[in-house]
Amino acid sequence: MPTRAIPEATVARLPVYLRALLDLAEGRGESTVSSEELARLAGVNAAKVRKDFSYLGSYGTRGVGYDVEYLLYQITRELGLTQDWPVAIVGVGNLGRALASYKGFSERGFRILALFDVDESVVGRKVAGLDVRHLDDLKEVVTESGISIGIIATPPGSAQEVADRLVDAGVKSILNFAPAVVNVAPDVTARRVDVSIELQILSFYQQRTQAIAAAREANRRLGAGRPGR
Amino acid sequence: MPTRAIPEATVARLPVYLRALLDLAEGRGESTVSSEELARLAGVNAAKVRKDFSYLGSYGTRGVGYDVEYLLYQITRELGLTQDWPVAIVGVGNLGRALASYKGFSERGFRILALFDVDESVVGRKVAGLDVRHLDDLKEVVTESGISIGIIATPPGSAQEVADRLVDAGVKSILNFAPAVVNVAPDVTARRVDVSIELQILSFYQQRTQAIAAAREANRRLGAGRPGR
DNA sequence: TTGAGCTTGTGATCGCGCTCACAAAAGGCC
DNA sequence: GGCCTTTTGTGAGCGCGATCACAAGCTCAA
Repeated sequence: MPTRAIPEATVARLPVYLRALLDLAEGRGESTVSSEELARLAGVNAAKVRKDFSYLGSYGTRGVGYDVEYLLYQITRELGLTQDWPVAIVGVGNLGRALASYKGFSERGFRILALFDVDESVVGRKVAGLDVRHLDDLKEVVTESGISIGIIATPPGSAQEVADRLVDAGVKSILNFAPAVVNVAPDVTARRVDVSIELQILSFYQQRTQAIAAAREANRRLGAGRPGR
Repeated sequence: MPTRAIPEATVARLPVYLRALLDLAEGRGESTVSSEELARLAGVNAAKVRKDFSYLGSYGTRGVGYDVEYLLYQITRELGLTQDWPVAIVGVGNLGRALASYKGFSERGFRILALFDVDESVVGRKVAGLDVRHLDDLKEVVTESGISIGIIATPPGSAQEVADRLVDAGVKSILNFAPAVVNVAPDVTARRVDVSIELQILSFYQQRTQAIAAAREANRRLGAGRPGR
């Protein structure tokens, strides 16, 4: 089967190119774009852009560049965004509510169709125009709404159980916002978005540069104290 | 200068180990943990755990494992989490508010000290116990509060300008939630959290498995129609 | 039609990160 | 004390991803 394999790293960049191309398409009359310009807009280098596109096929014209509309269509198709995806959010706390009312999803074809929680004080309420259902109804609702993507926005302690229930209900794609590791079967794709981890990574690099600056300062003072420079 | 270089990939996993170790430390009396068990908790394999820790130093005991408390301290120190980090959030929309009231930050030593926006209808209001300041006050507030980490939670169109202002104010670490690429000077670390991109990546893999299933189905039907199997 | 000027597409190379496999070391048991 | 079990620490090998550099191919002008 000739499903030419697209490297993971490339897949992760396609949405970035997609956004840059959408900006270009509505921004100006220019109907073609060079790898150089697209690279600048996407924050990568031109060689990477060309190599990435070469995995999709030969969609450019030498000496000219890439046709914006055509490339847009190809990336959209490759990412599976020609169809809408039905999404469920589990956990209607602060974060769950913010996600449920985020406009950006529907613009990109992700339809939030169902919200779940276990807290009796929110089950039955309306949030962002949707009835909050009890987690026990998950399988039923997922099946009848054909939901294919599940978002976990629960406290960390419940994340694994929710993931298990989503998988049991047939969901094959999970986006996990809970600060916890969730293990899923190999035929399920789970990705993690963890804000605290991102901050801790920033902390590492910030601390390192501060430590280097402090060492240099200490060095300078030592050097100044030494006679004869 | 013997700042032994810790690979980026390892740095990104340290927070995951940290969380697993915190769970272990409060969960049970066992004061030691093997790379095998920690690997399971962190969702990676044991060899990677050991190699990662080897960059920090030789903190384990052969035949026994790693001392949980000691390892916790070493990772905390390495990540620069022995101190608190003052954080500012720019953009007090849905997401900005959810982030401002997220408890997980303070638990991990990230103190949200200031909120900024340009919308006159929120500037001056209190959100999560903090006065929302005007973006024009950014430099002043950042300087006097010693803020070192900036979070961008604005619409995409403003992201680059906000990033520029943060950098101008002296911020060296930026976490960008806006669906836009921001370019910063090489001495500034900028990381991106983009929910739509994550969903689009999920879409790619989901679509691919669906396409494969469809192809197999079509194949099956063709095969059934062919005489003699 | 030919040549100049761009820009793509891609083989080649390099480096990083992951995995493997095993020697080294520690503890416990007889 | 010596042997057996367990688990770490790490050298070696490998594969993926990034970058480089250039031939191929397109447009335009004369």
